[in-house]
Amino acid sequence: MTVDSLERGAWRNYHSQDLSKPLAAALSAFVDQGYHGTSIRNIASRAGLSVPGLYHHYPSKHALLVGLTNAAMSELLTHSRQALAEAGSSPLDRFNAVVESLLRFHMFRREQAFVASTEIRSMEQASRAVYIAQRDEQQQMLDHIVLEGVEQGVFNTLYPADASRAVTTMCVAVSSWYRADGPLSPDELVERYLRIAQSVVGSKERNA
Amino acid sequence: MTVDSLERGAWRNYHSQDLSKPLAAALSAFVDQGYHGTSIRNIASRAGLSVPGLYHHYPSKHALLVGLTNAAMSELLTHSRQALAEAGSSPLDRFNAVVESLLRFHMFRREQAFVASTEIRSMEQASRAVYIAQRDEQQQMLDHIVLEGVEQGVFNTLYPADASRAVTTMCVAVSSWYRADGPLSPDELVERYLRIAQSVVGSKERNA
Amino acid sequence: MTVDSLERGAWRNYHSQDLSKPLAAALSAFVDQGYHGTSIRNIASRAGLSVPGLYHHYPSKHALLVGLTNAAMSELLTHSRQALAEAGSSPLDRFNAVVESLLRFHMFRREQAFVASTEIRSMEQASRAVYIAQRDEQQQMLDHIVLEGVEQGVFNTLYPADASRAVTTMCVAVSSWYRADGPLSPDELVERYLRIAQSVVGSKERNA
Amino acid sequence: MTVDSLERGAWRNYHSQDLSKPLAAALSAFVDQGYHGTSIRNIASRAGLSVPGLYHHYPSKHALLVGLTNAAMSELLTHSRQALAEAGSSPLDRFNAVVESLLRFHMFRREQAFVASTEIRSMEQASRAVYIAQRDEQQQMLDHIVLEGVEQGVFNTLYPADASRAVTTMCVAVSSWYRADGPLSPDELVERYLRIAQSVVGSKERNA
DNA sequence: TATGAATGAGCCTTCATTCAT
DNA sequence: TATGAATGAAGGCTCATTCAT
Repeated sequence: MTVDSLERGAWRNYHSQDLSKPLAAALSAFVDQGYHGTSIRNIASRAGLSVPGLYHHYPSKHALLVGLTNAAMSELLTHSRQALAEAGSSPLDRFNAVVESLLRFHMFRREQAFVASTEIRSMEQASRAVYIAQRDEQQQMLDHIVLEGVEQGVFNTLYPADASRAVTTMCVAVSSWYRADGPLSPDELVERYLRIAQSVVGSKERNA
Repeated sequence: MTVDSLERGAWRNYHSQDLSKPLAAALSAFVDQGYHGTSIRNIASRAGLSVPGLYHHYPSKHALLVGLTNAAMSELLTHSRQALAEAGSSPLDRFNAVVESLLRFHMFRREQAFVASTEIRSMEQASRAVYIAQRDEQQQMLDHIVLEGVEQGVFNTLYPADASRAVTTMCVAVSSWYRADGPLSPDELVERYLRIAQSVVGSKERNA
Repeated sequence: MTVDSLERGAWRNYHSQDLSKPLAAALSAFVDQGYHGTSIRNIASRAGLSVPGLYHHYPSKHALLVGLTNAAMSELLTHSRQALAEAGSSPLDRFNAVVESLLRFHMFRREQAFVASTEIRSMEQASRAVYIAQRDEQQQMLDHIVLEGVEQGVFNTLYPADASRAVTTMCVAVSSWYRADGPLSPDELVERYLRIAQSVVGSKERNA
Repeated sequence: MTVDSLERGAWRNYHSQDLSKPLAAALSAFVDQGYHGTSIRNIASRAGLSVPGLYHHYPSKHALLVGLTNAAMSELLTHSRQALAEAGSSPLDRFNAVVESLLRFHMFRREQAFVASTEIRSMEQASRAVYIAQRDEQQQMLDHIVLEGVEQGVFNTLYPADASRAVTTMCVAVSSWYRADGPLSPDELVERYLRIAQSVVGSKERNA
């Protein structure tokens, strides 16, 4: 899981779900019915377990939600940090790296991303705080780069914070409509959205 | 409620909530806890009613959700149509009108907008279909204008549909972070986001 | 309603229901769904009244049940007493009179008879006592005649009480299967069942 | 449960109730208060269970009613078929066998019989259909025998179907008044009612 | 581990009834 | 009389969770 152990460009790949059976079951249930709309029995049945069998692995329904969102946010941050580490030093390169990372995460982990953002309110204080901190770290990563770009004169926008947030929300929203079996391949989507994101921050150059 | 009866620019105004007590109670409860996380007892208590008292006005919890989302979407569409009706004939004017309408709705009706988009999955087939149809109509309103702009050469983007969706999702996301008591006045936000939206579709001119 | 006011043979006739709207509504509802299975709202709606409108006429759901059973039992006893008063003095004539009265009541007032016998347990102590007393009076009317017949040697049975009860239950059961639009006219049914009843008590003569 | 496995005359015995705790609780509650007058909480408490404990065994209140009536009707039919199988070939022997079986069932299973016949209207279509089919089979068993007897000249009645139904209803009614601790032993009641039943069908011979 | 059985608390909804208008 | 609005209590049922086996 550490950054160094990964080969170059690995942050672009999301191997096909390594979730445990209970987590995978909870994920699909939460997507379909929401946290409060899902019963522990439903999760157990999706996981092919008895109810006490499920409790053997996770101590509560809440723990499943936390497990899910933690795994998702760690993955996002790990990938984003690696993308940044491997990017060139110019603000545009760094901007592209983070935006692409955001986009790929919300395409390949759309369900986790959706559940995490939808069910923050269902999380207990402590876990919610952790989640929000991670989300903010991700946002600030982009904020800094945009500011940098504006200072260096390669980006041009009067309101860098607003532009940065607009870019983020656009990327996050991808998880609400993107389908792997739809007309757009991941690479195509990345190309189109990078262009759009660059225009939002008023990038002088426009290439991915 | 008809378009003609409203004075010029009325679509910019959202009078302070005219929701019935039960609807207002349901709204705040759903925002805080989600549809499935909210009990009918909680709604009744927020509304200052007994449980059967609440049922006297609305036949079910689901009816409250439907009442809420229907009211919201009707309001959005009414305002958007009026904005369009009063706008100039140029694609930019029309684009600005619809985007501003979207923004104001998601600032002034942020809770309804949030609940509607979050709880689609909690709605029964029939009501969900109605909601989705209204949402699609709103999206297509913008799609057509962007296409028009590109054809007339006043917008410049290779992927008009993607750009249009990116703009919409940006505006919709406003409901997830905007606060009336925050640093940005509605007019300021409109100005900034119009600029951003125009850059997304590659508008040659850039004034609101 | 007094016996004397009726013309000869009037006990054979049951004029078409003189129930008040609320009572008629309660009757059909109780037949369909039982007392506890019927809501006061359902009765009001069948009666074409609002709920408080219904309460204006009857103070409670229970009062409707009592009104129904009282009316039924009074009618049965009145008719049976008149039948007896008009009958000849021989045990067979008297037996025939009471049995025919029972049969006609359970054909023409089958719903009331059904509800009364089905919902005794749903009645409060006091009303139940009244009902049971009336039912017992009716049973004893027949018991005495059968005993009399046995003593006079015109009936022949070792167990007069059992025979009498068997006859009564047979007649009562008519209310559970007889249909006015079925293949048997009231007169036909009376003829057939009188024959059967006479055989149960071992009557020497066998004519109606 | 198969006919062959039982020793001769076993159809006369009804071992003391083998109902599960929930079923026994439901039975006594339905007898006392009727189906709709009985709450699931009341059944649970009679069964010495918590409400969810009860639901662990039966999925609904309705399932308890169905379980009860199915068990009763199966028992009745099994016993009646065996009685018939062991009876002599003469119509009178066969008539006596079925009537005695009916009588014993309605004495020893009076509560089930009572609930089944009282709560047909509380059963859902499907279960009701099953019940009615079983009830009809039992009735037809007797109808055929009576017809046979009339054809062979050992019974004498102008209306065999009416006589058969009268006999059945008499026997069924036993469940509404018979008490195990009353003055009549089962054998005595059987003897008396067989005599009565035979007189209803005009049997020439009169011994059990 | 896995399971059958259990439960206190709570769910949405409906009950019979009342009362101001 | 009739109605709209209201309510305490109770309805059937399901919840997350536990525990003996």
